[in-house]
Amino acid sequence: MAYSKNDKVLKEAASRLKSLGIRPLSHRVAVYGHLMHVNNHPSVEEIYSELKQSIPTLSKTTVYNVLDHLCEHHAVRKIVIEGREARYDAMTHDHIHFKCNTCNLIYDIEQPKVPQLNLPAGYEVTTTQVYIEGLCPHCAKHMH
Amino acid sequence: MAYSKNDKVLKEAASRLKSLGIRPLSHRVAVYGHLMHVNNHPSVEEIYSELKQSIPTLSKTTVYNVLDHLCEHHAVRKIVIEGREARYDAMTHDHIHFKCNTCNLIYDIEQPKVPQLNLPAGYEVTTTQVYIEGLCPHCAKHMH
DNA sequence: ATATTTGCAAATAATTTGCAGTCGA
DNA sequence: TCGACTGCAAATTATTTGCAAATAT
Repeated sequence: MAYSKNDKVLKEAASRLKSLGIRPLSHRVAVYGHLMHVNNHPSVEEIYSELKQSIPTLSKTTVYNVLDHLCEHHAVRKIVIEGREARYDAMTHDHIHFKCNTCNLIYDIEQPKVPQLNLPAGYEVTTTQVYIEGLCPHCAKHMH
Repeated sequence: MAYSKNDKVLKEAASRLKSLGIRPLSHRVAVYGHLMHVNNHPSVEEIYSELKQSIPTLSKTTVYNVLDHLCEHHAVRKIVIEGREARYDAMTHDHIHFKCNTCNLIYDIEQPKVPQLNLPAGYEVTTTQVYIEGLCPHCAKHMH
């Protein structure tokens, strides 16, 4: 999971950051590239200990700083549905989050799409998040 | 906001707890009654300092214990969309949460209803939460 | 040159835990 | 009586802050 400097992922990450108007500093590129690359929803701790291996000087404060910055500029999304620690998601597109109450994994659901809801007059919607809890197919199967 | 022992709210709370199979101990009734009564989404701290006035022996640990218990038995819902502190909601019915990014208030939206989503085969849904961010009518008006 | 970013250590804040005493059936 | 509940104090955990050094343009 350690990337070489020339990794495609990092180049792609840098270029996306640029197009979002975010200066592609090395730590930002590393964090953002990591989020783009993994499919789970890592916590600060997970991001930190993963990247620490390839960037030994990295501090956790910097991970917090970078994530805050990326959040403010809408490059990543913070999801804090439950539990104590925030999780982060490279916001490539809207999708539903599903948490299995048995295995505790969080799944990304691409279909159906996050619905467009008609709020009462006057409300202006920026983002819509849908969070579903239940039983995932794998755990449901094991119930029998 | 301090209730007398014979308050309707407390009787109603006790009876709802019973029907949910939860023993209506006094602290539970107090916390649950409070959540049913207020329309905002109080944090542990807010619940604690509010109830402390009428129940001077109350400890914050107990508020945590009671809320955990009520959550497990689906009498209340924990919402931790962002920020560090969890907020709690008496789960009388499903509704959408809307957070205004300007005034930071969280609104309950009753209409439209939380949609029923058809997940891929095998997923079993227990609860669906919808969280929308944007601009509330009041703040939108002040933008001009 | 100047504003931004980094990273350590310390501070803060929310929550959890250990445990002894109390309460309810 | 027995298991569930309470509440204090201490521990833990995630996050924030202060500040000095390093970096980017």
